[in-house]
Amino acid sequence: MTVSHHDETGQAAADRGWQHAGDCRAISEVLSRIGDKWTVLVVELLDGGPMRFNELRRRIGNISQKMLTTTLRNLERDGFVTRTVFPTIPPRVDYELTGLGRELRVPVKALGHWARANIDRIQEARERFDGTRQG
Amino acid sequence: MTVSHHDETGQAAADRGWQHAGDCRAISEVLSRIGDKWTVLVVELLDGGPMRFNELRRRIGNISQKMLTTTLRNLERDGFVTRTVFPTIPPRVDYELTGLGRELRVPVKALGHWARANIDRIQEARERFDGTRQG
DNA sequence: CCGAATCCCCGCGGATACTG
DNA sequence: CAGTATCCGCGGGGATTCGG
Repeated sequence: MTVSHHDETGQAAADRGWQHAGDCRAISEVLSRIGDKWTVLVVELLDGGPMRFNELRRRIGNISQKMLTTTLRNLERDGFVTRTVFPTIPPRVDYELTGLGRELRVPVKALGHWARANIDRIQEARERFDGTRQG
Repeated sequence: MTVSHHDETGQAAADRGWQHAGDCRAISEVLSRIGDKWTVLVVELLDGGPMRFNELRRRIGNISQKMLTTTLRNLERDGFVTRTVFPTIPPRVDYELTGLGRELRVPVKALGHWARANIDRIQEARERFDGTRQG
């Protein structure tokens, strides 16, 4: 985890309605965990059912083996996917979403829906900003 | 935006229930936008009402001026906060959440709540993983 | 087929110094 | 007080090579 903010005193906390330090930490942690380049995409793909390594790779299309391996290891470590090895030749490895992984999709997709619903407003704000700044 | 995945053909899309490419893009975009180190923390702080630059700085405690400026500029550009300059001496600048900014907090906090509710399960999974891997 | 190991680039974010 | 400019380290992530 990268984000580390001060352990504040009860005094400082009382200063101005600031109870939710824990909320911020929780938000930052999950964000720093799934906010990387590939995690969400992999999770959404695995929602369709178990999938092999190279199938995932093909469907994503432009991911390196290294990053797919890393992404899957982290997801496995956190209990979001399971990794099943079939000791055949050539080997076969299936990845599948766990219950926890499927539950994670709910708030993540909610964020996505909000984004789709509001992308226009954001885009307008950007054009206003870029226009008035050096137009 | 960093994430750019393949423009897939309708054929590939039909292959296996894969309609939500747009969802993935939206999710990735918002995640890459607010998934940085400080954005969410600043937004949560501003929820308490308008705040001056150095007050934000103090309350966060360990952020550099550069990153606070950058974070606020990006938030302003996307229409999440307003920047109000009082041409006094010394100068005074207030930052305040817009309606859009306040709406953003809803799905973000939902994600945070999910994280708080499930951090134990994640922690257990991590210990299992780390334990069985080189215990 | 699945991955580990290595090398390398680049952008985020911190430290510091300077302006209006 | 608020902000810009510059320098720099670190880690994410890509390309390539090698192993089981």
